[in-house]
Amino acid sequence: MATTRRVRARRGEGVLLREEILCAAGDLLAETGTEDALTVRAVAVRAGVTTPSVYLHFAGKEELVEAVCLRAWDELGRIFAESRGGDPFLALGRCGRAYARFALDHPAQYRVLMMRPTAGPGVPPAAAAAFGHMVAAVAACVREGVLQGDPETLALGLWSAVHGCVSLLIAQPSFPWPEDREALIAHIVHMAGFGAAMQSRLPRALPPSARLAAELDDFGVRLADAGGTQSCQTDSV
Amino acid sequence: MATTRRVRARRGEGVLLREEILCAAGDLLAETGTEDALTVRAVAVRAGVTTPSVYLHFAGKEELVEAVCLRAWDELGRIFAESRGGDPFLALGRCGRAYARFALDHPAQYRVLMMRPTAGPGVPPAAAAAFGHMVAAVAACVREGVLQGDPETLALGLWSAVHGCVSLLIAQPSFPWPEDREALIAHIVHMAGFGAAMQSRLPRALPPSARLAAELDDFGVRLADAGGTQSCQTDSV
DNA sequence: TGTACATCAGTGAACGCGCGTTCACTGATGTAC
DNA sequence: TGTACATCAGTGAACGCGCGTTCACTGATGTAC
Repeated sequence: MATTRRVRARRGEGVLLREEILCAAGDLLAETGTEDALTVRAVAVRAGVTTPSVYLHFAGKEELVEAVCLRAWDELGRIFAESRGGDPFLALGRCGRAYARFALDHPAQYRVLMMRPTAGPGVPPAAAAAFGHMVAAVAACVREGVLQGDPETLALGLWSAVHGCVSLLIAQPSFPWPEDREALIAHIVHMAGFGAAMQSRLPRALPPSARLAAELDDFGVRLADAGGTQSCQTDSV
Repeated sequence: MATTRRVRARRGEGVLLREEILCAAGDLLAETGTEDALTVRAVAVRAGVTTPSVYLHFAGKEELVEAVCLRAWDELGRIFAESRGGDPFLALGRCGRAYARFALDHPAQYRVLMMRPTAGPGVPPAAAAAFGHMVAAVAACVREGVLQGDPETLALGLWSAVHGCVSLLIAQPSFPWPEDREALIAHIVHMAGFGAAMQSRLPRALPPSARLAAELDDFGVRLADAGGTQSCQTDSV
């Protein structure tokens, strides 16, 4: 609520305001929790500056919003990059959980980023970079053999699952969600990871369900026997 | 674009306009493809009536939007109800695909329904009913043994996966989506269904990935052998 | 059967609001001479 | 060293727009007597 007036930048340092405006926009989103609060006027006030000053650094509101998105994409890209390393399937799981944490920690930013109707036809470079990290993490799993298929399509599927969960949590908080969000996210990531691993290996036709259930149970037991000794840090997929 | 003036309803039949206004709202969403087009004025024009007439049937804009949502929830509930019957795991797959089809056929309605920031704390009854159908379909799978765990949590997971995919398709059309949407949806539904079936059967710790991959391959082969003769209509999960 | 009247289904015009955006201006500050 | 000047970093006031909403009104129509 910094309604205090900003001290004018020194000559030659006018660009500083651009950064401060972007910070103000981020703060506004974080505090109000809604993208409706992101008006040119409100951002200006928040930055301690008058409305026209925003136009010194952004051609219009759309450009401001896109700059806000670009920051969020960069942050996501960084999160993906940091999640890599070690066993690729575990890394994929870390990636998904870190993504979900970002979304739930910054719900309004996430809304602006992912739920706003997109304008142009092209993918912004920062978004493409973030997605690239995701595809790379999937491709590592494909190389290891744990996943099979086109990395891009697989990545989109995994992304969909985690995005679906967090976007529903954000937009429909009144749904009967289980209390432990962390566990729910882990559940979804687990589901998506194993679903992706399984689907290309299964025959097209699968029921009757009772028989399939028996097969799955048998498989679970076998895997538990086989994997009983291979502890792997504290991480699950 | 029915800018033609509506003929006044006969005495005692004023309620008819309510229905026509809701239809007009639906048409507007379908034609413009964006919720921004859903203004009281535009809806009135579309219904062939002046703006204040809307207030004869709705206390305000919010009430109008909620009525629009209620219709969509009813439609979704109907879709879920129609997808049931037969093998429960197959039914679950039909359910997911039908849901996705609805969302992609009515993107703007879907936006309003699922991506709008919700106002009140409670779940609208029509939404609860729709979700109830979903939970029932999952519960049938749990009874059959093919899924394990809490039906509500499982249903939320499956819903998340499909919602994530369609909402990304709607909001981020510029992502590198594969051309065949139908196949993509099938892929996601497949992934979610098998992920849900697997996760409760697997030990917590799973990598190294290469070994897990070998186990999964082996399982796929065994299931293919076992299931080779049990054809099941044209449906996949 | 005729007529006054209450009621119903809407209309026309206007309200205030917040928004994005523009325009002419201001005052500090570095720089050329 | 002093000073005129160009430039930079903003300001103050206003513009037009579309929105949700309100208010007093109108004209058709069923009904009571």
